[in-house]
Amino acid sequence: MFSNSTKYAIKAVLYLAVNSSEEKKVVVNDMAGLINVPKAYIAKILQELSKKNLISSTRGPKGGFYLSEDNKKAKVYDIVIAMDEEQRMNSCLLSLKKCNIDNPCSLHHLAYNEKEAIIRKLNNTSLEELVEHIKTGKSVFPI
Amino acid sequence: MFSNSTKYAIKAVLYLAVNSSEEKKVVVNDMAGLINVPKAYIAKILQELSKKNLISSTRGPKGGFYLSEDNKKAKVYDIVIAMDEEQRMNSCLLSLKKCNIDNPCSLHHLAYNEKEAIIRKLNNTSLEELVEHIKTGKSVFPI
DNA sequence: TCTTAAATATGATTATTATCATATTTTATT
DNA sequence: AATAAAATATGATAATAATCATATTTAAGA
Repeated sequence: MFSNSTKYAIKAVLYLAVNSSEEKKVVVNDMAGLINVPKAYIAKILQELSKKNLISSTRGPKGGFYLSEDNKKAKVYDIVIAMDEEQRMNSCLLSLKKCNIDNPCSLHHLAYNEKEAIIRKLNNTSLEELVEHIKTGKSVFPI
Repeated sequence: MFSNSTKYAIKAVLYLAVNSSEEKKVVVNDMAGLINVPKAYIAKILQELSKKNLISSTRGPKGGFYLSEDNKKAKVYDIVIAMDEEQRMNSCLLSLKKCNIDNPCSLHHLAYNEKEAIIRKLNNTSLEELVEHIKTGKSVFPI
């Protein structure tokens, strides 16, 4: 459903959400191993997220990546969109240009409501909330 | 959600379901234009589907592709699986090896039920039924 | 101010997916 | 039997996604 880049981005951001703060930055060299993603690859993704202000960073010694309080309020869907998955998530299962309830493709009624529901939930759930779930044992940090 | 190959396969099979029979075969040269998929590409996909007995064919003059009555009873999900999308459909959103309700990844509860519902419907809907929907105007043939 | 540890920018390589091309085999028709 | 029209088998090319590598910039601390 998601590309590797998007999965890695979500994992990385979640890792930061759980383990970082402005006082406790995380260095890409450490993170790669901890979330089990190739170092050079995750580095590139982190830079992308940073440029889009979804994560925070400072350079130089004692630098690293972290989530500001503001960053933690972002929704999961913000990360998905940042990684350019809007099309994949939102488009018709059979790539009909204008697929909607008035002009539904043959698979529309098999998936539309469910896909909408997923998007709605991704868009209603903040990183903070996911952290809460992890901390209370309702879900597991994905390695 | 689906790869291009899978989308094309579904479109092609649907086209045959609506427009072909053992007495009325369709030739790849015609079909390509009719469903708006590159000829050489759809040819390859049809051969794949044929080898897996999801569509029928005969060679030589007056030959072509068609769906037997049996072929028409296949489920949409059979086509999806034939195109090797099992992984993409069934795997965890974050690629957790063992993601389930007892060990749920952080996005599990945001998508699991919906994804299951889609798979269930794809697996409960036959090509015949989709044809019926098209013929009664409940859905539109996807070009 | 020099050194060093970090992110950033940029681009190269590899793998996968999508697309194209063509020689071979089968079969109906003449 | 010969011809021609179809699928089949196979492989080549192109585009995109995934992965790797490295030079540059920034900032802390000696």
